Amino acid sequence: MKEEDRPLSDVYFFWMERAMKAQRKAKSRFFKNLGIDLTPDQWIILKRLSEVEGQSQRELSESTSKDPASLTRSLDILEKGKLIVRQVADRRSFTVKLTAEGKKLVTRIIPEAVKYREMGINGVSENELKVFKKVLNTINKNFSDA
Amino acid sequence: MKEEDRPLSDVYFFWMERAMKAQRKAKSRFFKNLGIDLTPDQWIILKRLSEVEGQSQRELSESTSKDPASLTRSLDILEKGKLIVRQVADRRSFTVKLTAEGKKLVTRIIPEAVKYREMGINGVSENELKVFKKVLNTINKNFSDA
DNA sequence: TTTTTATCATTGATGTATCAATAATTAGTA
DNA sequence: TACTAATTATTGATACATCAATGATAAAAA
Repeated sequence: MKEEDRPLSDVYFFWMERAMKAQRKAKSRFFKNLGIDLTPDQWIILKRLSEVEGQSQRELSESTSKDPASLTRSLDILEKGKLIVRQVADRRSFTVKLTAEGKKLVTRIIPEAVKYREMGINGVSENELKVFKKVLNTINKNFSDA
Repeated sequence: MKEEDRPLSDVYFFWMERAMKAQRKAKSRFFKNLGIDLTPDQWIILKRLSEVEGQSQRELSESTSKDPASLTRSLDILEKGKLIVRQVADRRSFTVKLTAEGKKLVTRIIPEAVKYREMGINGVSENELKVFKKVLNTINKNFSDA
């Protein structure tokens, strides 16, 4: 890779930005069409909670790549919607769990989410996906160390 | 690709999400370290304006993949900072241009941005980058058509 | 055990994303 | 030409991202 200036349209950041936006937008519509009042970010949180029950907010923040501040606000919304609960762990931290209602919702969404995910990578080969993952991980590491 | 549920950590959305966040965070710090009061999103706009002088907000919105509403607000900030100007085109649209100060800033940033961009893909081969781009474009198209 | 340090969650401030609605104006049609 | 339809930019509402600062508490060190 030679170092030179490139137009926006030639820069990998921008390809990522564009794909992410298309993805998020489609996912929003997708939930709306299902009649589910949930944002893509809220879904990430619920999904993670369904994988590991009972995490502290800090753990949840790390495993979802969400800032603690953001997470606090999203959890407020989900708690108001009775999809999650915060249980006191020690006197400065909480354990977050799905409610029965939250679990039911996740169960309902998962098969749809799977179809949706497949749709996104339609036309991408197994090997390309592998390279894709590798590059994303490299980028992530390069910038995390920075 | 078989259709099955996967943990968050195994899903390509999430890899993208994580890499994007690391990238944006690093870029923020990068501007801060240079003593430049600019967000990554504002930089995208300035960069694009430096490539094509005099675009309507609609054109700029498309070429930067930014929602018109978002763009309006970002331009307000950039205009207040005297980095861009809005010139009346017809009676409902504007032509957006960099000011002299804006141009100077872009010129100053570009070489740094190039280095920074290279840093992000350090360790990624030319071919991997090509696959990366292809996959991102596929994802983008799959979701845009949705 | 007392003091210092680190951690956890929250809040405030600012910027961006998205959707919906609006005002003004231009373009297309009857 | 008069009318309808489409376009442009804006604003409002809600949610998320990020940084900085805070209060409370737990953990580590003296």
